[in-house]
Amino acid sequence: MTTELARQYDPKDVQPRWIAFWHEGGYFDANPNPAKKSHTIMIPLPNVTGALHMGHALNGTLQDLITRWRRMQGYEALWMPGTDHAGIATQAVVERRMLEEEGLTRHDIGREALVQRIWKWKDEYEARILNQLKQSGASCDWRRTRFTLDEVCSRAVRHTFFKLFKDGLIYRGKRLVNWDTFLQTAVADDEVFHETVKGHFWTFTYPVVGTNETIAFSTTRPETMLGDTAVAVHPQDDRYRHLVGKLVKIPLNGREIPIIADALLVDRELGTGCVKVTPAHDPNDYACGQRHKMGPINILNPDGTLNENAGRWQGLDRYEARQQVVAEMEKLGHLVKIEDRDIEVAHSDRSKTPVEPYLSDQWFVEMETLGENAMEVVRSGKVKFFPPRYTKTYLDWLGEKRDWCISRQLWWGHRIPIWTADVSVGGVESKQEWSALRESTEGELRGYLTSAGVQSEEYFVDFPTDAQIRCCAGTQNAHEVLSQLLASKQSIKSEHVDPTQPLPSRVFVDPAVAQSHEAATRNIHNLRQDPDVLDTWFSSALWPHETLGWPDLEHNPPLHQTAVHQKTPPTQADAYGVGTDRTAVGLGGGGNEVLRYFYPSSVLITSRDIITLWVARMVIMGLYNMGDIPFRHVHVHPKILDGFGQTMSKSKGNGVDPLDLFDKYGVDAVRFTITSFAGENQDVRLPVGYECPACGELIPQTDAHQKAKPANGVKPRLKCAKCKAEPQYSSPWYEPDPGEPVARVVSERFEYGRNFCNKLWNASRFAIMNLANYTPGPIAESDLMLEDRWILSRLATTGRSVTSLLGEYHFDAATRALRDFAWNEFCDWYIEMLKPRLRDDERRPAAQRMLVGVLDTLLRLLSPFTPFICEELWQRLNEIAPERGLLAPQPAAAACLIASWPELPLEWRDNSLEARFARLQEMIVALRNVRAMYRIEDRVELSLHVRCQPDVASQLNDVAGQFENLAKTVLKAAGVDVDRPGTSASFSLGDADGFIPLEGVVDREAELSRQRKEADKLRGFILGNERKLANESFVAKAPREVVEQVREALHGLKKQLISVEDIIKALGGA
RNA sequence: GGUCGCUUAGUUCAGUUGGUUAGAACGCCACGUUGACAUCGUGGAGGUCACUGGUUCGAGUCCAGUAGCGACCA
Repeated sequence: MTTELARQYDPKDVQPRWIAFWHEGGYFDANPNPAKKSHTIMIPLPNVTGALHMGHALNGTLQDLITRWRRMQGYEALWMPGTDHAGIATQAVVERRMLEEEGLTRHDIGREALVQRIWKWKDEYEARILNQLKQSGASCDWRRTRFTLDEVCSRAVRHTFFKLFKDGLIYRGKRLVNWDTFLQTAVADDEVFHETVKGHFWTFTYPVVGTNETIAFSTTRPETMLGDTAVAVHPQDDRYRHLVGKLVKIPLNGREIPIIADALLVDRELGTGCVKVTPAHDPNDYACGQRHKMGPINILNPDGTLNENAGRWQGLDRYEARQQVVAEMEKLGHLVKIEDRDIEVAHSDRSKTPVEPYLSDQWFVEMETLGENAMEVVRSGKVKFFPPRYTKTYLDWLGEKRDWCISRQLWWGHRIPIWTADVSVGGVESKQEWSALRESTEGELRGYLTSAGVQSEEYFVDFPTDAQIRCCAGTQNAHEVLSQLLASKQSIKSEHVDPTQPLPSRVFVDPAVAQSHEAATRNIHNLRQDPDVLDTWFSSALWPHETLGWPDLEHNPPLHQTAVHQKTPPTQADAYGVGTDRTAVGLGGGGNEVLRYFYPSSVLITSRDIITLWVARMVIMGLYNMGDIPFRHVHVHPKILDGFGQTMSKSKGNGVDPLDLFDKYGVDAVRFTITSFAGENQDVRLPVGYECPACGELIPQTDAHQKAKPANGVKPRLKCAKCKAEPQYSSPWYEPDPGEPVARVVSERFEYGRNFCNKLWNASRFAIMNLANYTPGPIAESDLMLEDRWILSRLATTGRSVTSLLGEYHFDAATRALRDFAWNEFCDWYIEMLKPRLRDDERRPAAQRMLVGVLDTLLRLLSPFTPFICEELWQRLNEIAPERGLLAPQPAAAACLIASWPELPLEWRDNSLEARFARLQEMIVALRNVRAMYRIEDRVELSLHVRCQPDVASQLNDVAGQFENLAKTVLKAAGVDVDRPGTSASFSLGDADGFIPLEGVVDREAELSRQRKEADKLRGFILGNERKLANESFVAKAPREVVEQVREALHGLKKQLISVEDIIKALGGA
């Protein structure tokens, strides 16, 4: 006998129990299983930079929903969890904190120490993130959790880089970066802020070679004239058309450069309509240089002084040089004018100094073929976007085929596995000599690596220049041997190297190495590993296959051994040797079944801002490494904004913490609510408020709250309208005082989900209270009452529609369908109609079986949405009704999350029965309406007389009891001959007129006005339809069935109007 | 600058292939608490579907333009 349920649903009581139960049961684990189809979702790996926010909560909820749904449908459903190292963001956050708290920069502590600190940060946040996910009920296979810098992922990254390098798809090239001359590092675009500074706008002229003409242009950075490679005019500009193709001379250094026509760079309305082009020092000019095949001239040193290309200004700081250059141009008579101007200057967020566009060497992946392949699989529909409009974003971006810059000047990330050394020795001059030197160098390096146990397939050697040899390591083994070579060289550097010795003998004379490998290293010196790391997206691009163990095709990926209790023994994880790369050998028997079984994944669920950065790159790398797409579907869900349409963030103070919401409303409530947001729309507004710490009242957040800063040492406060408390609140602008109660940010919207859960809880509570002495058994056709057939019809419709809506990722509609069914149909009508039967000994058994059967199905349908409450209720039902079902009982599944997804018979659907039921509902509503209108208390019983056709009358008599039950009304008479009793309230439906005798209660005037209003409404409808039919074009051109529909509607409306007019007459109205 | 979207009730959003005078939730108003649920029930009020044109027998829905907002890419 089960205990009675609490009067209210208490999520905090329920959640921890089922989290533990699911984990211990191993229900989230997925293993290759030939008897089932696989379903795979790869989590869009959250950054370890910070904790999860609302966007993650929505993203995770949808993935969990789909995973749980597919699991119930019988798929072997894998949801792969993991986190991303997020290079720049994580390093920046750790560096910033270190600077704030200890006053240290990364240069103070060095590379190793910084990386150590970041690992510590990562461990902390990874644990926090995974815990947040677990709290949300995420049914990930936690044994498979990956991190982009772990051994498995690192190996995939190395292997991929190596493969691309060997295939000639990776090259070294120049690229303009934001250069911080103070810290001497490149900074990412998002680490740059713009500030307006007072500057000048200089106009100069250049003389046109071979003419008396000059051409005028303006600039804010005159020193860059030293790096000009052209001046550009608009091709349609008549002022300059005759000059295009001629040369101008830069007066400062006498260099002659061409006048070119470029419609993209030049705005002829602006200034003189002519611009100088400095490809090395301006992004637009750089693009122009590329278009016109001009090599850039770099005039800057990394520290912001001018280099040898600046001629006599070499060595000057750029600002000093600027003044001198202007003075020189003025002296030469080429300065036209100087204007004062406010200029937007990009500053580095890190040093607060102006950044310079700076040309630097970077690694690129060539996108021509890779991009084309990735476009093709989307064009052909192998990969599909939901909603489809995002296809265009993807194709447009890939269509640009811009090469992918994959190097980053950071310390946190996958180090680029390239070693370079110089091979130059004095006196080598001829091509033949270089070639011979290269050959012997290569031979020696190969010999060294071979003797150290590195196979030739594990590395790749090439010569970027005559004087350099480069080696790309494809395996951990090659990586280690090269590192040792590097280390051995360094360790003996000071002791054994004599810089006066000729080069060949200067290197690698460590006795230990020298003995066996002296020859091998003779020609190689200044060996260094590339200092840069790879773009974070390079490793996340491999996520869908690296997490499954690629490139190891012989062993399943290793599992974490932390899982408490496993359903099935771990696969061959233990045989996996960390640090040993295995080359792809093709998918054969045995081998990496996990990869073979779960790849490609089924759907990627993500947000739109990374369609280009991430989605496109996963397709590229999946095709390149696996020869197959990484996922079949891409679902792009909306983004959550605050009440003012702004993206939520901690720095704006409008971010809502999912854990706060879980705490306040319960996990299921939050899940259900955010799921109801997720349709095909691209944004959802979520107005937020502060929760008064004193009374719990919600204080809506205003713009002023978001922006309020402490003034005169006084921190801003809220004012609670209810309890008059004035609490401090969560804000980016101040830290609340210690001990002060703080108003946290929440959102009232989530009451939607909370109320729903409570409703479901109480409906189940009612059911369980009424299941005493329940006996399982088939429900006979003859036992099915109108309401039973109706609820089965509605249930079948709802279930099928939820299934198809989920298949199209219409989560909002699916949520609505379930809520409407559960609340408006199951609770409001079905349970109410069942109550008399549950009190009746004879009719109770069938009613109980129906009730528990419908509830069982409903719980299964809701389980992916609100897993905790469903599991709790399922287990309660298992105690009292372990065998149940529609229409024949079966043993219930041991847990709701693995119960089968309902596939409901089409035959249950019955439109004509639903129509009959709707008429009953209308009558009940009309009766309640009359009762409300005349303020008649429930305990006063009403009588009802219905004038209608005999078939309707007979149907009404069949359900007469429900008038009593639902409207406290006795059906006194029904039939064609029913007359309107004396003083009565009335209503008129399509095929029935109802009269309710109200002796002494009826207010004639009120009733008249009510009926007149009804008549007016009907006349409006009638007029609209008559107009349509009077329109010859409509009758002639509209489809026949539409015209027929209108005729029928008109007929019905007219009949109804006649009834109403009769009533009005009877009341003495005109 | 280019691309994609959005604009419907006080608020947040639905609205399938164009077809009665447009729906839901929350909020609001009135009434209601001895048995599933006040996180509730019953009833009600509330909209010139951003604007201007066009296509059509018929437009919230299709097309063009305008305004405002958002995102991504430059």
